[in-house]
Amino acid sequence: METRPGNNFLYSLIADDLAKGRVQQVVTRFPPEPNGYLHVGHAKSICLNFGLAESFGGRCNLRFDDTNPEKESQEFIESIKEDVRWLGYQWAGEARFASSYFGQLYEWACELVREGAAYVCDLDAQQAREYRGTLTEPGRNSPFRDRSVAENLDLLARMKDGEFDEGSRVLRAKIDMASPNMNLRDPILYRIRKVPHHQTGEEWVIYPTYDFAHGQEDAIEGVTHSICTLEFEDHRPLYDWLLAHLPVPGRPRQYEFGRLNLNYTVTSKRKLRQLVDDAVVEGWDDPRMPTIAGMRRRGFTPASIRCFCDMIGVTRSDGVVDVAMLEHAIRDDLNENAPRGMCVLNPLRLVLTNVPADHREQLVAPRHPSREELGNRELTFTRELVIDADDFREEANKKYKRLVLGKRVRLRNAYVIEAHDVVKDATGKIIEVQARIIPDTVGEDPADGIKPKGVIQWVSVATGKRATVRLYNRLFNHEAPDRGDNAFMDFLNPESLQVVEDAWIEAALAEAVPEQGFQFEREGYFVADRYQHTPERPVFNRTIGLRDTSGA
RNA sequence: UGGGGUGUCGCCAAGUGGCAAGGCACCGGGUUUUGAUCCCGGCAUUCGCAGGUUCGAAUCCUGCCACCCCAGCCA
Repeated sequence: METRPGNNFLYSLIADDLAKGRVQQVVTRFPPEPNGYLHVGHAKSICLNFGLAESFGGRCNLRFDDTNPEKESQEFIESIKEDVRWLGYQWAGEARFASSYFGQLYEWACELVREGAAYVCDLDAQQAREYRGTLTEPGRNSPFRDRSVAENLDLLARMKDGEFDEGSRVLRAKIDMASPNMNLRDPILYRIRKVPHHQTGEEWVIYPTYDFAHGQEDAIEGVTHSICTLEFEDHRPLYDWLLAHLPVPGRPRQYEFGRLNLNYTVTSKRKLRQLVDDAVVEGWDDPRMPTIAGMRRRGFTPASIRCFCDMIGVTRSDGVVDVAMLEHAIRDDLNENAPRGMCVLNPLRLVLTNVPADHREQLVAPRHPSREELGNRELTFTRELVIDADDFREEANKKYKRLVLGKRVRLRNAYVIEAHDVVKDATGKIIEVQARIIPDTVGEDPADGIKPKGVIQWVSVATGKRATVRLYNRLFNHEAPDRGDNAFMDFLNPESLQVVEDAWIEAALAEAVPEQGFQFEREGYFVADRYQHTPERPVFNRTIGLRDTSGA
């Protein structure tokens, strides 16, 4: 699958910067906070940032924006690195950390104080909120706004030394409490947090805010195009203000694009975390999760995710992408590349009465219907088989293209058969179908000219294997589960997972390697579970069903 | 009733004054040993609305409307 360089407004803008000589080499960065697993929305940002750097022969850094130690952890750092690599991207040099710049950031904070552009404020959170004003009313100056440079320097140093309690003091930029842009009403630059940091340990008790860190980090790394989502647009004046007031080594520019919204999906770290914490799913990498790790386990491929990101485009409008596009991307990849196999999910015994009990016939079937280079596989044909219970009816109308009593059907890659009897149990349930094979119909139509109505999959009871197959459906049955605060928990799909413990699979499928994807013909695309699949106890996850235009 | 954004087919999205790309979805028809794939065809006289400028407007101007974001010591 080809992923062409996205032709979006950022691409054009960078091309223009290069053409006009405003930048020599493009440097972007993907800056996740390690406080959760990456999700499909991050994939869009990753494809954008790494893709843009790639397109222009530049580089893209991976930088952990770890300025809030309370919510972050090493586990998330590892998962993020793994996910980015899995998607097929390589960051420039080592991964960076905002925390490795804490020393420089602190120096710059002192610099701002010396310039008279920042001050230590003793208002508590509640008071600060009152002083900030509202959207329609200007704020009021903090009573601590006019402290001397010497006093501010002293107080800031003592904040750093741990002399003050959490929440008792903050460092703020001195900008404009009457600004219509709330971000300019003397924003907080540093706050006291007496918690150990996963990278710096006990070294710091004050931590820079996102606003004080981000632009400066970009400058330190030589980032030329700092790409973020729309909600940061109001922060850009502050981003620029800080860079203008500090002796930074670079002049990055911030650009914003619309974040990804997907229907039937929740993409907020907070909500995903709740699904994990409330054990609604089995973890961040549960195949129902829209996390990169979850999609991976579900059977999505890196190529399909990149293709999807390419398909949805990058703009400044905020829309909701139909999850059908994501489904199309993975079907498209797997249809082209996944080997075929046969699996019977809801087994019904089929006895071929004109086939001897000890009959063993090796049949050859292509691994892929249109890609000969993928070779063939062997199937063993025997007297007793299983077919799907849904593929047999005692009687049916013309629309039904499967096996009907007294009628013919083709067994995929094998013979045409004709059903002549059914066996039922005491309750009237069909427990066995008896049929005859029509001789000489492997690869041939029946000599009498009576063609079968359809084609169904089968597995030999003698050589087939049993498998656990997990059938996944969307996690939410509401188009916009994200609406409202916690409403999303009310829209959980009770049928998001159905486990079939004793499905039958053709023998070769048991030998699949974990994470290998297949098309189980007439059923859908499945992947050998990354962690649990073994040849002895095969486990497959359904990635996505086949498109079904039967109208039924 | 402050500020910042966005409005082109059901959804995503090209288009930047010259006569509305493409993808997804959907609907027809063909091929088919997967009701899959593939192929062919259909799918916006109209670009949030109303005025204006122009030979000509989705593109320029004016006004209006709708929706999103901002009042964390989160990012």
